[in-house]
Amino acid sequence: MSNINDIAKLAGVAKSTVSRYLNGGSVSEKTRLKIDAVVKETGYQPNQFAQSLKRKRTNMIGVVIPRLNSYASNETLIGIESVMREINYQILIANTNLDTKREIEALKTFETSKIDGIILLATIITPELLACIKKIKVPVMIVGQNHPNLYTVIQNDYEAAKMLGAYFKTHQKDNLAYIGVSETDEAVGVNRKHGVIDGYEYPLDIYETTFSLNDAYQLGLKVLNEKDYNGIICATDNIALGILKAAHELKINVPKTLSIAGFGGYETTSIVSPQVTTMKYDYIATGEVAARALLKRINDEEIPQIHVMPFTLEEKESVDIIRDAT
Amino acid sequence: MSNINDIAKLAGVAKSTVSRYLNGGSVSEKTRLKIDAVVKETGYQPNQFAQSLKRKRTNMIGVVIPRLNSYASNETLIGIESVMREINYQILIANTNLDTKREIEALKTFETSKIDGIILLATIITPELLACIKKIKVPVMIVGQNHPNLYTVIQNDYEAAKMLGAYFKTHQKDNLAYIGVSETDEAVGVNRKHGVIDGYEYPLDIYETTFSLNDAYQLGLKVLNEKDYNGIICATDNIALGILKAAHELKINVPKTLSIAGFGGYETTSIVSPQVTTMKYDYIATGEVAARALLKRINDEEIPQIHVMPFTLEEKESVDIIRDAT
DNA sequence: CTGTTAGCGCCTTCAG
DNA sequence: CTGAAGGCGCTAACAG
Repeated sequence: MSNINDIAKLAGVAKSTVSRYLNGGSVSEKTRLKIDAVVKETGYQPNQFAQSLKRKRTNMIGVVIPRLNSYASNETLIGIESVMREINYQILIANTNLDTKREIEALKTFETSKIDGIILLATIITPELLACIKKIKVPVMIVGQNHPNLYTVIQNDYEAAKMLGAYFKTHQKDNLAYIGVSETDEAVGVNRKHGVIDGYEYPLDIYETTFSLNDAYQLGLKVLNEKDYNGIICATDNIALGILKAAHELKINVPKTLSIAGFGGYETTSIVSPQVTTMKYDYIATGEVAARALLKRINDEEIPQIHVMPFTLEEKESVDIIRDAT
Repeated sequence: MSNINDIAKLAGVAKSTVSRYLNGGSVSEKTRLKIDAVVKETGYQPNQFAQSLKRKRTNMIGVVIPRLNSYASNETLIGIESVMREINYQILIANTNLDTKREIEALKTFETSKIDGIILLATIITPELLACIKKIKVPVMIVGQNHPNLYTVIQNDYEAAKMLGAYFKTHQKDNLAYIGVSETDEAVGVNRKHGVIDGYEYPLDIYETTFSLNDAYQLGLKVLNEKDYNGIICATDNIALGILKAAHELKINVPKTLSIAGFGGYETTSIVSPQVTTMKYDYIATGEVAARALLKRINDEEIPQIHVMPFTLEEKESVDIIRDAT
């Protein structure tokens, strides 16, 4: 664990010269080579904390994640990581386990860690969260939810949903149900529902459940027993899987008698079946976009307040891709 | 962004007194209250980098992960996170994307970040990796692979596999195949295979594939076309899913005519079907154990060199749990 | 191009 | 119990 002084002495120069050598300042060829040799010999690495202390820049960002075992979160994280790796940024992670309090805690902890920026994979933007984000001096990017006062990267939920609604209409599904989630979730609960309604245009039945596959399954058993739908659009792939499971149990032929669709493009959906149509979001790209936007904000560059990501429709007929689930 | 000096001045004391206040040194009731007030007012938070610079301790650990979108990795990470959160440790993450070079890079980066310890979710322990681990001064815990010269937390692969082999024998599967992976992977490639062989005791056919669901699927189509097995044990749940998919395609009744088993306890397995028997590992607990062990090593406490995690057999008949896949 | 000199914000002796 | 002084390892003026 040698420090800059050791190197300076061994190379017979002043430590400021070593510092310049390290940071691309002007150093003569001779001394450069001398220092080169010493650095290689000792395997010297500058102490990041001393650096950060001076520079007021840590080359670290924090990512706060609602659930570590979520497909969307994972993919987003992969995108973030790939961008950050290129420029030698480190990533700190905080898992909130869907707990709003922990979300705020995490933000504060990150602030005291003096990281350069934060990416928050959002679920619900509570007033407290908003206040906290405003209060801390660190730039924050929000992923997955929109808000007028924040910088965000979001999925085009409304348009995607509208397209899906229109798709079901085109395919003569004249008896449609939509299974959504609570409106406290702006993106998933509100935008997707309204999109489907507007795209489908005809009246349709609307149910509400949670993000849990099991809850969706229970609801599916009940609903499918009572009514003969020929199409069900679900707010998430996870819900779609629950409904699919219920349909199987009730010996309903999917997709022949009943078409099921979801949102997300989860791997599971395509493994389980080519039976579920899905609005596929590119979460990796989402992460990349968020990361690059954050970097710009860290460098005080202007960025648009909202980034809207594109989507693709993965029809049930065309799905025969198999991807890994490990 | 006030510093210790500001606080000291505002409270009318010396900064060393504030330091003591922060670190639980002896401070009189009077001055304690004074400082308390100022700290609350200013929202002062000590600068972690200045602290780390002095203390030679960063309260951060690094986790290097082969794949961010892997069930096992995610769960392990959750376990690690939960332990570290309790004691206010921060987690740095490096994703290697299964690239051995990046694994070593990550280790070095972590070292220069002066983190307190590293948890490495291992795939293959190459000589270079081993050399690197030995070289860096930071304590490293290896998860998932064993090695005589390292501190490890591993699954009981051999015994689990042996039990699974015995289980198939007991259930009169007299025509068994084992589909494994390359022996370069000690845990999955070697131990599971030998366990199955030893547990089953009778001769059985052995095939090799990769971790890819698609590869397993292709192999499944070929193998199941050629031979009539009534049992197939797969080295991972992912492979089992590929085989299951092939079996479905060939209209083979699972589990009636063909029993399929895997390892891991992936969520997908239980969603897809109650058809696949699986040796379930508790990855969250694994992460917790690794985290606690690392903390002990950071504090120079003695720990056993190997931690072996328990496993449970999840039989196809008893599986009716539904878990979430989001 | 190079060396000297101050800090960055904190902790830690050491006197008092 | 408290304050003064020195230093952790590095960077950034400033002279030379």
